Amino acid sequence: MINVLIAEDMHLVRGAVVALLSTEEDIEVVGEAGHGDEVVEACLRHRPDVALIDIGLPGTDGITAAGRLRRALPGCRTVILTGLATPAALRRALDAGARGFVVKDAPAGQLAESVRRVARGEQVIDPELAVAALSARENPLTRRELEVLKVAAEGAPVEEIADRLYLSGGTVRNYLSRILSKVGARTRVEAIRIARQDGWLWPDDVGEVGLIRHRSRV
Amino acid sequence: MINVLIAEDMHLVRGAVVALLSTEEDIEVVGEAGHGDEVVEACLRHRPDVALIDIGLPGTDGITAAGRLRRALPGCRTVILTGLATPAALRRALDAGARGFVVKDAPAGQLAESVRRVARGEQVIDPELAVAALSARENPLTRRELEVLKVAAEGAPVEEIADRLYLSGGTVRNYLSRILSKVGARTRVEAIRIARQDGWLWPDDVGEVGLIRHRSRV
DNA sequence: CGGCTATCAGGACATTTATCACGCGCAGTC
DNA sequence: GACTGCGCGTGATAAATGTCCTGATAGCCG
Repeated sequence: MINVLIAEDMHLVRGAVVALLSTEEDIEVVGEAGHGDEVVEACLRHRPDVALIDIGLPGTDGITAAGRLRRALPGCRTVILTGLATPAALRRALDAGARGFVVKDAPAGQLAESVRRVARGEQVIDPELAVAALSARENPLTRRELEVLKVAAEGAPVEEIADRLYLSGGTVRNYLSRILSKVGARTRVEAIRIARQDGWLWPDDVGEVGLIRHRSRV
Repeated sequence: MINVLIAEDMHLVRGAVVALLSTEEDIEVVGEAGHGDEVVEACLRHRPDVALIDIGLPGTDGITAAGRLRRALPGCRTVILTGLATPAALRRALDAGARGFVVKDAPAGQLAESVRRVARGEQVIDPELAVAALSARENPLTRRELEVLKVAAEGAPVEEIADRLYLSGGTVRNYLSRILSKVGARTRVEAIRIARQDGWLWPDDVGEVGLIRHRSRV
């Protein structure tokens, strides 16, 4: 029997995935988490063989959570679940020690099979994505450039970016100029679009404000 | 027995939702669709009582598909499923004739209940979302302004926007200026962010072109 | 050590954006 | 018929943005 923990923020999807895996004889869902910060704690409590972690968890994102889980509970293998599969995300997932990377667009039956294989110690990666990851260009941006772009992506004008990152306006302009030429964009918004599309820019806090996030506070 | 058709592009989620609903005694999943263009056809073939349609289908988006379905098969009731719930999306869904609007973040058990209620002829709307929709500000942008913003969101500079929409550069600049003041943004990227966040600018055709609206003149 | 890159900064300059004023035509609507 | 909102346009002006160049420090690697 393989014990599985599922970390996915959208209740409906989580419940559905639980229902899906519950139809398998050899898999049992022993725990759930709906927030990135709960993952490690939940795994320590339920001791699953495999943790299925959505990449877009609120709070600590799924990949960061996977990294922490690996350090806290090395025996627990993790599979990253993602809706939008970019080579950059795959790379980050593998770097964080994930053993599996499953795209939500994969055939439903594949999930259980992936869980089994990861539980057996194998590594499971969507072959198409693996190929794409090889031919994809690396993120050409430095850490600092990414920080600048991230703030710019929130809509801040140069001076505000400078203030928030403790830089001078000139420096920010230089960074932005370099970013544009590196990613091959003609415009700031194009640069942001490209970076997002290629998975370089983490929607860390992009939609953060998001009006309606159902949660039991109130 | 309630016959349900599920339209959701991500196979894994679709399979999971099927599994979830299959555990209900009185509900049977009679058909599936993974693309917006297949929805009407699939419903004509399987004649479900309720169609569960994801908002973000590829091809024809879920809401448009719901509208077409309503015209093609008025007896079939539709429930819109969405991950990110904005008042604007709710409004569009209701305008398209949807009878239910379920957020993927809702408790898993609620889906079956929503399906039952819609099948019974009731209308099902997340109460929190309904409240939010009342207090949310209307989209202040005109259709044309939205078109301009949509092209701008792809990263095109003013002149390209003008070319693609058959406008003069000056007009585009005026539009963008008005857009900024209407949405209360300091920057073009901020305006885009706000519009996306409030659901006014949906990624209809994010990568696609979809331009050309001929005017009577020219 | 010398070469390389990342980070940071300032200045000069061209271009693009954003704002504002003003105009015209058309479709509703009161 | 006057009023209003929308679409579309021009032109002027100010501000922000993007480019290019120079220069500094610090760390890493062969």
